Amino acid sequence: MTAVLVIEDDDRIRLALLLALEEEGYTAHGAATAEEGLRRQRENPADNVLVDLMLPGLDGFECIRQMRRDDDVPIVVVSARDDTHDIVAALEAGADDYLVKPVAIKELSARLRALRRRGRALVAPVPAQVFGDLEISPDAGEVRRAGQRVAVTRTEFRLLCELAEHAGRVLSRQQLLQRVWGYDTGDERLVDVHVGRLRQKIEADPANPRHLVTLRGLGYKLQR
Amino acid sequence: MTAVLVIEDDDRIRLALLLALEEEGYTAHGAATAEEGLRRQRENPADNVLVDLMLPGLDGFECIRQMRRDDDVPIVVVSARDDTHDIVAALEAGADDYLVKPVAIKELSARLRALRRRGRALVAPVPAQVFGDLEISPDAGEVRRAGQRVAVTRTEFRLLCELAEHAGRVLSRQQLLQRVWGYDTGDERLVDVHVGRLRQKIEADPANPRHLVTLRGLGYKLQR
DNA sequence: CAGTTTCATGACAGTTGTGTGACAAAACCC
DNA sequence: GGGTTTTGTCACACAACTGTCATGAAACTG
Repeated sequence: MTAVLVIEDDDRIRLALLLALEEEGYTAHGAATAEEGLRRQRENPADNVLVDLMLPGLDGFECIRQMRRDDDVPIVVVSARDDTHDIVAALEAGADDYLVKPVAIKELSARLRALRRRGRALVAPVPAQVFGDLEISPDAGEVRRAGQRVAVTRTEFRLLCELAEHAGRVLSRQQLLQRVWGYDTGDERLVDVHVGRLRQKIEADPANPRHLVTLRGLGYKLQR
Repeated sequence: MTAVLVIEDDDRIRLALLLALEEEGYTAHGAATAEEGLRRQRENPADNVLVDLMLPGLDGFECIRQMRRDDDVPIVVVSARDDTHDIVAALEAGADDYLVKPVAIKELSARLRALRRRGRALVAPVPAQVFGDLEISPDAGEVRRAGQRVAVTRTEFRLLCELAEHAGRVLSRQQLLQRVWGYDTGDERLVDVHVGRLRQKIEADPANPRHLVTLRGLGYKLQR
């Protein structure tokens, strides 16, 4: 069952969307403010999020940015404004699609389906991975070395998870920038720096890494 | 550099899109028919595909379906018709987004970026190739001889992969220069040097190579 | 068998790739 | 709002790699 969270302050529109979505076979929940939406999504993550741009308090753009910080859920903007500037800004903020009200429920449903189809390839359920004395639990957000909990930052964690998900496989700096940072383009040295910092934390001897190894000219990989 | 393929039969619109995309920093190519588009994408895959729905011959829907059979590239429909039924059908066929003409180039660019951010799955894993006691796994960026890991440089690795990909067939120095170095012209001796270095690493007796053999006057080949 | 072409290899200098510490801006947390 | 953590940029140093060249060996050719 696919769960959708609708963040929209107008009660009538929110209820109409919720009803229509349930009609289409989704489980739908609503939130009237960005803050409530963020909290709900943190506590009980939905598979898709619909968000209005005009919200009281925290606006839609900010809501998207904050949610994107630690959630990769597909976000669709549903706004009354059909304005290129808004569309671009929303997508820049991290939204995946932008629909103009009033929305045809069939179209919305088809777009949600398209987003999930594309998203699925990425999301590989990884319960917990073990690399020798290194242990990574993506769900718990924890990294352990020799049973001891290691504090890593969010970026380091995402980088590590990305490498772990494709364990044994080389990932180029470009691929990592794309998948961890979402950059299309950017300074590849950024990856080096974060790999370096990660090594300080997870390798017994950071100068001679056993797990997070460099393949000169190719990229990095995580091995057992 | 991000490459975009535009499949659109109207010359004026196609050219306008191509120009606008290049202005935005993309490399853009055009195709006037679905058939030409499919061929181009097969031979020289772009990172994004834009397709019109009204095409002579094979229509856009069919074009999308066929492309989806063996390509996961993000596909965006650019159509004159703003009709829920068309939108749903296009997304069902495998498109990832649907824009109504006339499109704002900034919006198009932002949507392409959002699609790429969502990311493509890594290409399917390539199984390791085995040549007797020699083992090459492109994914892991590793070469093994008799189970033992051998350190090879990037150029050597590419050269080896290229030879492995056409195992048993002779590749001329020109072909290797072209495929490994991307040189159209250059000193063929360069290949000799790298083949020599590679032999030192992967052959039990480098003076009498068993796998990476010379075919005098023709080139080199990799055999089992 | 002498001459010619083709190939292997060692040395070397210039280039490139990577690790790292310092630093400033941004985000975060009371 | 002030202090702390995290993030991204930069510059430098060092190690690894690349391409060129010279030399000699090996394989063809007539």
